[in-house]
Amino acid sequence: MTLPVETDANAPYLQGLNPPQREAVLTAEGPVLVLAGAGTGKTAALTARLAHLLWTRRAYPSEILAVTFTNKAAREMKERVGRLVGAAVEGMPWLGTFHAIGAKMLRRHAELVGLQSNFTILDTDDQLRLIKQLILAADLDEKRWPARQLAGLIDEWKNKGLTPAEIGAGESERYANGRGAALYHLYQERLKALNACDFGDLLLHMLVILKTHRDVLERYQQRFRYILVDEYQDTNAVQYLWLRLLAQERKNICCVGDDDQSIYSWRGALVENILKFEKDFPGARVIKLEQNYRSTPHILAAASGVIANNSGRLGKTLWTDKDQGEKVKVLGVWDGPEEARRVGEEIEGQQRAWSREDGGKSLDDMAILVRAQHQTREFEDRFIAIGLPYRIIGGFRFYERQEIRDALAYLRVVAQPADDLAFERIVNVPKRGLGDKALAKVHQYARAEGIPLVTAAARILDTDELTPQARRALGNLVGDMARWRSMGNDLQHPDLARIILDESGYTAMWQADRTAEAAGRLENLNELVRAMEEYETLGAFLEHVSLVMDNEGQRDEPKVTIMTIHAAKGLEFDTVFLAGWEEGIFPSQRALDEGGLASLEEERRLAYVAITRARRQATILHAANRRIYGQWNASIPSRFVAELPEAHIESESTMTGGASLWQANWSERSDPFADVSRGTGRGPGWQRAAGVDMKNPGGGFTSRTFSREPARVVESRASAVSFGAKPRDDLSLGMRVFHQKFGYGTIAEIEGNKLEIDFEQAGRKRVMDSFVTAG
DNA sequence: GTGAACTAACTTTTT
DNA sequence: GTTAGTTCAC
Repeated sequence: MTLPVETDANAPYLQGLNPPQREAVLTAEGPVLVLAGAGTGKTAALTARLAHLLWTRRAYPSEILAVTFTNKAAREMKERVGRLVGAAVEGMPWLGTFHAIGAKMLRRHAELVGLQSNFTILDTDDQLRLIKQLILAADLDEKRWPARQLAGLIDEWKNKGLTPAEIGAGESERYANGRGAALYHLYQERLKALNACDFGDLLLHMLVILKTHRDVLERYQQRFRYILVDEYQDTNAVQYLWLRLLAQERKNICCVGDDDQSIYSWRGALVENILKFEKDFPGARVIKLEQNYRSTPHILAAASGVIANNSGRLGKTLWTDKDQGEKVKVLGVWDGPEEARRVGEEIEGQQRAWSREDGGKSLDDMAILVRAQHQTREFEDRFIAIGLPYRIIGGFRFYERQEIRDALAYLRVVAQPADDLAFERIVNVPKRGLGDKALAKVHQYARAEGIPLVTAAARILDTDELTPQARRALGNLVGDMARWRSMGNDLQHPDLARIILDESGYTAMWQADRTAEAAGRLENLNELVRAMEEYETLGAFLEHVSLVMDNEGQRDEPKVTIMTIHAAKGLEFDTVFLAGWEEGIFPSQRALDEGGLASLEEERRLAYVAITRARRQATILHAANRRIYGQWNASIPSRFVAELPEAHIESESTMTGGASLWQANWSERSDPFADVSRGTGRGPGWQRAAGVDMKNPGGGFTSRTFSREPARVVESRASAVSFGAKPRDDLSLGMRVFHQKFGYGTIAEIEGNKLEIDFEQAGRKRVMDSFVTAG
C-alpha cells in the first residue's frame, strides 16, 4: 500500500524542505519527536507529513488524528494540507483542537458518563455562576472562599485528569477546610443534571471513557493509524494520558514541540511531557529542526543567550544563513509614557521610510509585545494622541462578549429546556421586573419538584406565589419561550434567532442604550445571526460558537499590533518592540514571589518567545520609573536584559545626560525619583525586587553603565519632591529657562512635570520641571 | 427591584 | 488607576 521510496524524494510536498524536515516527514512509522525551534519551519514539516501519509496511502484522511491547541493552528493546518493534497482534507474529520475533538468524541459516547449527546458546553462565566450557587448552598462565606478559587481548583484537577473520586485529602484541603473534593463532586452532579459540560470535561470525560470501556478505546486505537500532535510542550496531564492510550496500540505518534517555548504551565501544561517522550515511547526517533528561517543571527544569538540560563533543556542550537542584520537594541527610558513615546517615534520613522519605499516597514509588520494586558494602555493612549493606527489583540473573544452570551443563552434555553443557567442569565435581561425575589421562588419550586427552572416557572404561574406584576412578566416570558420552541420546527434557525432577539426585547434594549459600545454590540448580534447560516442545526452552531468562534478583526488599513507575548506565540513580525523589561513586570512579580525557580524559568522562556518573534529588528525597552496600580515606583532593568549577550546588543539611554549622569544622580541621591513614594500597598515582593536579591544586580546594560547600587526603598511619606507635587504653571513652551547642570535652554515640550529642553550647550535633554528656573 | 455609591483586587488565558 | 462586585438608599 505504500509507494516505493524513490518516488518519495520527488513528491511535491517535499519541495523546499531541508534534510531534518524531510526526515520528520518521511519517518512515518513508530514514535517520532520533532523538536522544532522557533521559526524552523515546523508547520511546513507537519503539513508535509500529513500530506505524505495521505499521498502514499498509508492512511485515509479519517484515520489520522491531528491535534492542535488553537483553532487558528487547526485552520492553518487544514488550509496548508489542502494546498498540498487537494480536497482530501475535507475528509479529515479528526483534525482539530483537543477540545473540539474531545467534544466530537464525547457526543458519541455521552451516555457512558451520564450525559445526553446534545449536552451544552458551558463557558467560564456559566461555570462561575454555577459554582457560586454551590458555595451559597454549602453555606460557605464567599468572601473567605471565593468561587474563582474553587473554579480554578476544579480546572486544575481536570487538567490533571482527576475525577472527584480521585481527589485526595491533601488536595481537598486546598478549599474550604477540606471540602474541596465534595464541592467538586457536587459541581459534577449539577453539570450532569443540566446536561452540561465545561471545557475540562470535554477531555476528562473522554479520558474516563477510554479508561473504563475497552471496546471504545480499541475502536479508536484501530481507527487512528497515525497521530500527530502540535505544540506538544503545552500538553497537560489529561491530554497526555489521552494520547498515550490512543497511541498505545500502533505507536505511530508524532509529537512536535519546543521545550523552550513552553509558556502555559499555569494552564496545567507539563514541559515534562516533551522531556520524557523517549521514555514513554522507547525507540522514538528524535529529530531536531534547528535551521531558523525567520530571524537574523543577532536576534537568534540574543534569544539563545537568554534561554541558555535555563536548566533542564533538551537543547537545540538555532542557526541561520541570513545576514547579520542589526543588533538588538536595548533602550532605557525615563518612564512608561516615554517608553510609549519612543516606540511611537520609532514606528513613525519606519513608516515614513516605508512610504518612501526605501526599506521601511508597513505598520502590519510591526508589533509591540508586552508581558501583561494592562501595559497596552500606555501605548494605546499615546497612539491615539499621535494618530497612529493600532490594533490590540486579546481581551474578549467573540463568544465571551456579554451580548453574545446573552443571545446564546436565549438560543440555549429554547434548544434545551433543561439549561437552567441559560434561563437564569436571560430571565431578567432586558429588565422585566423579575429580580432576586421572584427568581428565588422559582428556584425553590424547581428544587422541591426536581424539575428544570423553565418548567418550574411555567407551573408557578398557576399558584399565587408571585406578585401579580412578577406573574405577568414571567407569564409573558414563559409563553414566548414555548412559542419560540414550537417555531423552531418550521423556521430556519437564523430566522428563529432574529425573531427571538426581537420579540424578547433584547435588540431593543441595546438600541435604547446610549453608551458608546451599544452600536458595536448590535453589530456583533448581527454577525452572530449571519454566522448561524453556515450551520445545519442550531446545535451544531452552538458548539461551533462555544468552541471555535473567534473574532479575528477584519484587516483594513495597516496597523501596529499591540499584544501580550503569550498571544504572540507562533506569530512573527519584521520589527518587534519588547516593552517593560523590568524586574517585577517581566519577570512578573507574581512569578518571582510564588513560583520559585520553575516559574522564573517560564518567564525566561517567555522572553525567548518574545525575542524570536522578530524577523529583522528587535528593540527591548525598560523604564526607570513605572506607575503600577496608580503608584509610581522606581524600577530596575529586568535580569533578562543582563542575560542578553553583549556582542549582539546595542544599548542606549534617553535618560537625562545619558546613562552616566543617571548613575551620578542615583548615587548622589539627587534623583527625584529615588525618594518617590513607594506607597504602602506594596507587598514584600516589590521591595524585594527593588532590593535586587539576585546574583546579578541590575545587570546587563545597567551593570555596565549604571550604578550597581540598587534603588533604595523608602517608605511612603509625603515628600516635597514627589509625583504628587502640583505641576508648575509658570512654564510654557518656548520659554527660556535655567538648569543647574545644563545651563540655559528653551522648553521644547511639556509633559506633565517633565520637560524637554533644547539647551544651548548640552543639547536636547529631558528634565524635571522642579529642576529649572525661569531664565 | 433598580440605580448610585463604596470597596477590594489586580499576570499570562490556546479551549 | 481602573473595574467589577457588593452594599445601601430610594
